[in-house]
Amino acid sequence: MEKEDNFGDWYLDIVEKANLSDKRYPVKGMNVWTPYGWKAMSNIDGFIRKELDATGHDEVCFPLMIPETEFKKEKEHIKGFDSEVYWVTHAGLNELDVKLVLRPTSETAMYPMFALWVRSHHDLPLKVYQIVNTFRYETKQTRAFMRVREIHFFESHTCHVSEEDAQRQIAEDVDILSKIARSLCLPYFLSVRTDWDKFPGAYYTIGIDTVMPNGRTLQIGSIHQYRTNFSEPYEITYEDENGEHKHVHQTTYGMSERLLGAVIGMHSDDKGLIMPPDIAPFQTVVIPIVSKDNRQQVTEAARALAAELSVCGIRTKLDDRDARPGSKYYDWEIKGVPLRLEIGGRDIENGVVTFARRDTGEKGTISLKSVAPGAELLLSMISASLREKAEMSHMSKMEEIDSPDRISEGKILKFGWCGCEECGHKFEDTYGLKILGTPYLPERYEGRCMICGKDADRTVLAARTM
RNA sequence: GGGCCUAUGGGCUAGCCUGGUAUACUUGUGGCUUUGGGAGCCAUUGACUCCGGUUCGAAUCCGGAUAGGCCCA
Repeated sequence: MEKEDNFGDWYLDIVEKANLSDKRYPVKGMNVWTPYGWKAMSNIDGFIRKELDATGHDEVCFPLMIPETEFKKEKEHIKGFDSEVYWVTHAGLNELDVKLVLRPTSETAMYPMFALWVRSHHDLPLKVYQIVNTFRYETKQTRAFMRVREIHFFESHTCHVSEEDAQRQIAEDVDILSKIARSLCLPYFLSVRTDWDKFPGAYYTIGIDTVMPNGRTLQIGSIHQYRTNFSEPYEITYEDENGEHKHVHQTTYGMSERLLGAVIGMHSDDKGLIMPPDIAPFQTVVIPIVSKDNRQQVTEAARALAAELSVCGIRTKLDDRDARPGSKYYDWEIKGVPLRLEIGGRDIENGVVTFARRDTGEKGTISLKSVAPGAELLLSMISASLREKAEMSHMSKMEEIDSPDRISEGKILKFGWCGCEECGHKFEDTYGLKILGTPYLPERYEGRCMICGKDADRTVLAARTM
């Protein structure tokens, strides 16, 4: 299966061959995380935890089920999610008086509790997050990690004394994103979603999108400014220094297993996955090359090598199966292990190990004496090279245009827009592209709306989406 | 929401029209041999989605259920 020709089929093919997820579970859109896939996801979660803990967020875990009465408190929110939630209507043989919804996201689970937790300005800011599964009844075609009905999801929720403080939180979120994306070697861009496309209940939404090699964008996360839209119906108030009671200002930040889908789609090739070293379940695989005469010597050397790498903090797999080396090479190439180390009689004689890079195929040797630093260096070179390659692919897909005649397939387009909803819908319907929003960092623009020709003071981004 | 299609070992698949012993490859298991890019030989486990109907006899024909896929709104 070839990535260039048929991205969709290629993606499904390598996800299956690398055994990241088992889609044979008999509920559509609910796949089983296999050990290998779950390790990769857990490593991504690890980066999220690290960055959030470092910025003063506390991890929590709220119940999965939300009573209908709480779920329906914020009107826009319920309108946005009504058609895609799962309901629990029975418990045992009894019909429930108050139906329960499986969280599609946790605002309505958390905010009644926030109302109890927050009393004084001393309690603010409140910054919590959780990494849990959420449920959305997707009607479009499902696809492992990219569109599923049970979603492995990260969400942070914050409460602040003022809109300014909430804005500072959003700036912090953007900064956290840049660090996580660096580990994943994943380029992205931010746009402020249009009013008709923002999160139900939000004051505004920042979409985080990345571009797949087929030129379609994939939303990998979002950041929302709620102002007091939720704190009003949920009555989350605090008493300020002057004894006045005020509503808190809130933000949320969410990302999901799509991060893994994006990483796979971005870096992998026709031979299989290429895991960025930071999230690879195994960063190196050690393959002993034994022969009849030196079996014991080589096996011991391989074991010692793997142990040394592990001690030095490199996630290492020793593949000592009784199989031919070539077949092991193919196996680990499919699974995307970034660095392969071979050790055989020849290497031992020369005091080296032979390495092969998964990303470039380059082969060489490292001295056995400094094998851990040597492997570290190669891993960081692999990260840098993946990052650079992805960045270039990303850049090459950005295009600024001034007329619909210039629309080309597989590009992220930027053009002048008057800002009205009518023009937005007209554009989407005519060209089958989605308006992603205005660039997050405001740009000075003086020109005309590409759709209606009126004066425009902003640009907008549009693309085909996955 | 409307329509179309599919369901056979772990995976992929032949057989279905024209009813009678279910095919190949792959994987798995055991053994011998082998190991610097998918080794070979021998032995072996393993399947007709479910319920009902027609029939002497159903993977095959008919009806329904379930699950999955595709197209249109």
